[in-house]
Amino acid sequence: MRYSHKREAIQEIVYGTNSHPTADWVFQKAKVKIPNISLGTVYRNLKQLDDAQLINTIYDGNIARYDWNREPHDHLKCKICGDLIDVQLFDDQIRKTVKKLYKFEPDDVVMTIIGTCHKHNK
Amino acid sequence: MRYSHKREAIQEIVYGTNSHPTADWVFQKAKVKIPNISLGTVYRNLKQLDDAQLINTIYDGNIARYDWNREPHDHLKCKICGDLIDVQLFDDQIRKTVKKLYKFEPDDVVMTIIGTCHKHNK
DNA sequence: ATCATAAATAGTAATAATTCCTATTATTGT
DNA sequence: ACAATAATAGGAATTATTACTATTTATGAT
Repeated sequence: MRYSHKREAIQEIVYGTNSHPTADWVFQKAKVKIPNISLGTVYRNLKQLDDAQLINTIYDGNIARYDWNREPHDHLKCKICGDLIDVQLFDDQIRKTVKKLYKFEPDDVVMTIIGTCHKHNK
Repeated sequence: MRYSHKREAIQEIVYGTNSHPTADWVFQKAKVKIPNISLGTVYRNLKQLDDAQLINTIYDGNIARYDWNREPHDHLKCKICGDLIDVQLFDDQIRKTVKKLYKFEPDDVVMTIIGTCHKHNK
């Protein structure tokens, strides 16, 4: 993967937020620094960064979001404010269970817990 | 929700498979029985059935699939054959953990384990 | 430093999944 | 049977994403 100024900028944008941004959000941010950048470039580079394991792609419903956090982790999705919160749960037991019970070789556990986050406590 | 012949057919199709079909798959099946049914009708009815808790919508990557199984359950997604397999894991501990640790009120745990299913054992 | 090669890009067209719109049709309570 | 209105077909519109192509740019070799 050859160096590119734009890919670097895109990576910096993803690394600079905890908001699990969409491609379009990244595109809007990138345009501020590089006015003539195109959305296709953003998509292509996000894919390349994902392929290179520099970022992660997560699916929130039917829309892709990007995450700099490559440690295995899960997400809490608040149904009120839409926030996606990183959490570290214990997937190890789950991996063992599916391996034993279903003869399934797990690579990756993708877990999202939908509910109400602490901001909306009555 | 008023009775409709087409909604009934759509529900029967979803209830008649374990393949977690897409809207288009349901549409193709429905056309056999009801040649003049339209894709919009399929989408509208799948949404209504979901709203009425008669089916569940699950997201496989960025595509919606529909599931008659409304018991809380998880999915194993085989990266080789693409199969989505229903499994019953133990979400209770997870629910307790996020409640206590993150003050998050969980409604629903959506978990997909990506890996290799038993069909591809060497 | 120049140059050649191929990767990266802009801009736009194309695609895929899904939703929206409107005139017509069908269900249902009276 | 009829009126009210939900459901529908068919197609247009929208949204997210990918593909295409001529041009630009990074980079390794001269």
